[in-house]
Amino acid sequence: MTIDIHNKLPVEFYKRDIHTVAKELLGKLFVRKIDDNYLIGKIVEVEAYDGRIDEAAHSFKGRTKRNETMFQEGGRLYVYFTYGMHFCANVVTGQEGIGTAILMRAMEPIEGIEQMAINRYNKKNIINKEIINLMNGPAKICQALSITNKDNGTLLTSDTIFILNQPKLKNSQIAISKRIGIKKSVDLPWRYFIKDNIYVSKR
DNA sequence: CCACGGATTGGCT
DNA sequence: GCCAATCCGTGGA
Repeated sequence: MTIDIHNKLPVEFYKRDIHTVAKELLGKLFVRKIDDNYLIGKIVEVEAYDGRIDEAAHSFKGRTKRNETMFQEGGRLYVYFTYGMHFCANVVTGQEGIGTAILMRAMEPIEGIEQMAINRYNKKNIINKEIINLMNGPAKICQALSITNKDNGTLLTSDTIFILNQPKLKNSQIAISKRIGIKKSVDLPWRYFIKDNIYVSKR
């Protein structure tokens, strides 16, 4: 695949309302460049976290060292560590000081599948079931794409991590549900995913 | 200072 | 469906 740098989403894309950005992220291509290799996944499932009104958001209780990136201006990657072993990656949205970010929950592998397989299973030849299992969960994405706390705060307009624009999906292609795996603000319908996409984490 | 739980995952029943 | 793995920030004593 050839990467068209002019297709990279500009920082203005991220500085808008979190739910607008969340829905528009679906179908976009997330690019992770390591050395000269590209790992690319199509974003198929996301969740919005808004610390102003959302108790489940890391930013709900205000700025700390851990959630600092979430309060920065839209257009950065917020990476956090959880359960003693997993990283999860978010797209920060809105203006400086707000505390809104979008958790990327699942991607469809597009490019660099062999390297993703090595990162996830320590082998490069994998079967269909294992391809589906590469990035159908937030921590799986980070393992497949080698994203760690070192990448926290990276600008999404950088040379190594960015998102390529793609045609906007129709509303009829987008499903909405409650978020997964949280204990607070459980009823907010802030999970967005592509209907009938087999790479979504849970139906 | 210690106990607890987390925006998860994978293995086992 | 249940639960251990495994680190670290948070909250109570």
